[in-house]
Amino acid sequence: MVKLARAFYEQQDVCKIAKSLLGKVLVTQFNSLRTAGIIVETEAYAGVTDKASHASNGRRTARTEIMYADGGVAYVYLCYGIHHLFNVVTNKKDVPHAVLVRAVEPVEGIDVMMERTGKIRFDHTLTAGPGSLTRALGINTRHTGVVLDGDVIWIEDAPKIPSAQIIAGTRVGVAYAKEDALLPYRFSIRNNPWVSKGKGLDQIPV
DNA sequence: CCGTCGATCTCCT
DNA sequence: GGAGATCGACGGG
Repeated sequence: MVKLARAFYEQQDVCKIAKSLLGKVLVTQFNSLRTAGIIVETEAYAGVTDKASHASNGRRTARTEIMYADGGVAYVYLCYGIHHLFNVVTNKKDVPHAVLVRAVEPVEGIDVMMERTGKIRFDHTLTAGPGSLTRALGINTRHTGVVLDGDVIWIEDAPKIPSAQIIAGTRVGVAYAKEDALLPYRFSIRNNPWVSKGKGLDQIPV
């Protein structure tokens, strides 16, 4: 398996990257404990011009500073004080684009994921939803800034998912972003059972 | 099946 | 002080 290289994340079209990431494999390895899942749902956040982005209007805080780094590092932030949400920073330095990974299909280390989450049943709730997949994969805010071409968190290449198998919709939980809440920046693999049930996903062909 | 609510960090008003 | 790129427990229908 080939790790996605820096150049992949430095691409300028964040929606194209969000779609390209579908089908690829997100891997974490901590102290030889390896867990991995196929990315089945993503959302694009288009930087300073996107009212739903943490970097909207050029906003810069200690938390969001990493979004301004060159593409290919992790941005993990705490949501609602509890959930750790994993994003990949994209585009060039000072262009704060990012892709939120919203759901994965478990493929490796499932026993470890069950232990980390305390789940009894093996079903989609293990890794469907941005806060759930980080718990299963062991990702937390300490991983902000981790390089994605390293050996702790990375994404392995896989054949491109055909456009006909991708659906787009509006992003979840961004009503406050007004007109930008209507942008079709959420992408998922059609009919994949591991996609989250979050509201907002219209069945729009890409 | 569905609505409500608590958890409790970061940032803005 | 309040809301948020959320989730799961709980109670009612």
